[in-house]
Amino acid sequence: MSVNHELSDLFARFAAIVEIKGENVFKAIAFSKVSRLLKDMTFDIKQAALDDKLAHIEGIGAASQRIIQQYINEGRSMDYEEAAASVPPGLLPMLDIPGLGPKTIALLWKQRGVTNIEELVKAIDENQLAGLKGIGDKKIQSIKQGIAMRAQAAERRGIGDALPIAQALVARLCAIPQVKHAEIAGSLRRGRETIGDVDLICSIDSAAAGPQVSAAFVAFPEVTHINGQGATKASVITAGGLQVDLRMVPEEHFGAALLYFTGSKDHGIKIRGLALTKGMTLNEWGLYKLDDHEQAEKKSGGAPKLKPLASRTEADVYRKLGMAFVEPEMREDRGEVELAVQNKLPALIAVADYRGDLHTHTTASDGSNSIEEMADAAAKRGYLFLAVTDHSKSQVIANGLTAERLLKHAKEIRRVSERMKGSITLLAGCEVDILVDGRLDFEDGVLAELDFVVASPHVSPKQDSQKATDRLKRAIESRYVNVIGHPTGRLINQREGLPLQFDKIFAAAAATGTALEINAGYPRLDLNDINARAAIQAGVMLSINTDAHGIAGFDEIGMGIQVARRAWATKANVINCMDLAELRKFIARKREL
DNA sequence: GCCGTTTTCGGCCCGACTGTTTTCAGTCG
Repeated sequence: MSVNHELSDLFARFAAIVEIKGENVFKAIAFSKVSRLLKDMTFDIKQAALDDKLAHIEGIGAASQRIIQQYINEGRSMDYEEAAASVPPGLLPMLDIPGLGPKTIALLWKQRGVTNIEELVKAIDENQLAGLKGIGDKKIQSIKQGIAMRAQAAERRGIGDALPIAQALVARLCAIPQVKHAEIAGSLRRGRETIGDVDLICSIDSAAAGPQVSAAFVAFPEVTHINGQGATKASVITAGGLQVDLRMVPEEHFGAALLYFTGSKDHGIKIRGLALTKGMTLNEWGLYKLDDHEQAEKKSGGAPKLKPLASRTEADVYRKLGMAFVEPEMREDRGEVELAVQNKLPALIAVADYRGDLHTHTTASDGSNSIEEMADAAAKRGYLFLAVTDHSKSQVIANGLTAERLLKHAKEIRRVSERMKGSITLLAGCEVDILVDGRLDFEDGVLAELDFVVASPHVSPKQDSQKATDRLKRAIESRYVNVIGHPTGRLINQREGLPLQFDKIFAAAAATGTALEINAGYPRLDLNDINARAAIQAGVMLSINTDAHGIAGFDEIGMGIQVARRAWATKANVINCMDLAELRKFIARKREL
């Protein structure tokens, strides 16, 4: 684990300790934020500390800098250890139990001596919690249930697993008569690769329809447990253990609700803070004039009896806030709010900008469709070009091509391309294996016969950092390699991937004119959003490809584009958005090196 | 703990739902 991640975990634990001890809540919030910053950071915190740059990072103040500095120098933090010594370590995991928060945990500890989950279970079973202030029978039952659901709740689902479930629920919601329309919100809408729960927003005929829609929702056949249910929101657990939260609002508040529940939390806090500086307040019902809102009658469970300045669409709200519309994928508080205020947001790449797939397979190796079928399907999608890149000889299990078969295959690809002239251009290519030491699976003489080369690591996914970095660098330096396919080899929720030193990889790729892939196939999505953004900042071109093994695979391009959007990519950053002449120039330039 | 075109001190985003209470605290997102 990198120092960034070690420190991220340390700050997360520190925040939990502060919460349980009931110290200043803002201290806990500040440490949580530092934890998140460290987790998403694209640079090495150790290097930043050596370069004396810690003070420049927004959100990391004097106290956190001291902790980081000491941890880097001595491998420990006295501040943290002192705090940790004052709280039984077994209390921290209790925060993961749904329905159980820091206040109750502290109460259980101080009043009943509970110091870990096992003791909590025992205390419940032996009826030791009776008589605690604020803890009744129902509360005890909900804690018991929370313990049982903890393991499932803690696990984040991959976007590829959660999206179909969410889409099915949206379709069901739309079939309810009182529902006007429904949309996915939350981290799923922002395109995060894993999600903690599904957030759905629907608009209803009138506020009065809320309870009916809520009742219909919790009665869906997928629902196995109801967390809560009211006139404007409901929360359930579905068969797969996935939590789904639904908000219901009248149509005129839909945009504000969608904005609020798309998040991220940090983006929301930033723009609500911005609203305050402009004498307005923003909540899930709309953007309001602050004075009016403070005077208006306060009641829970419905829209304020007050005309909002904006609420019908997200665009309305952003406009009234004096900022440009922020695409959902950018709403992570990574500088997008500041840019939106100055109207300087990048124009993110869209599916419509995409001109062709550069990493695909056919029946020649392990694909399920022929060259013609793939070309046909690509042409029907409006693609201008398609690179056919079947596996190389080391991939025996995938029916990898020998040099001889590859060259014959290339001829066939060109023949089909000729036949389809005017509709689509095929590039005769190969996905050549990057061997353990960075050599390629074919000699230069063979690769020189091809139009396009993707080089990918398949074997040895657990190499150490130095070897893995040298391995990819060597492949990048080959004049015939145009794209490094799925550079880390990670699989979401299954495999970590190569521990690359990204700064070195990016520098080599930028210097040689080699594109790095965002593999759009789930569960690869590799490079991920964070690394892709760092690659762009280092001047690297990206290539987004489906790695389709059949015509249905082309459909996965959407998820790849979404990763690129999360990386703030514009079409100028992606070689798949070039026209054919530009792409050929991109290839030719490297061969001249 | 963090931050500053009102502030180096005094704020820090906001509301719904539950359960335990008779007006609110805790939790969640």
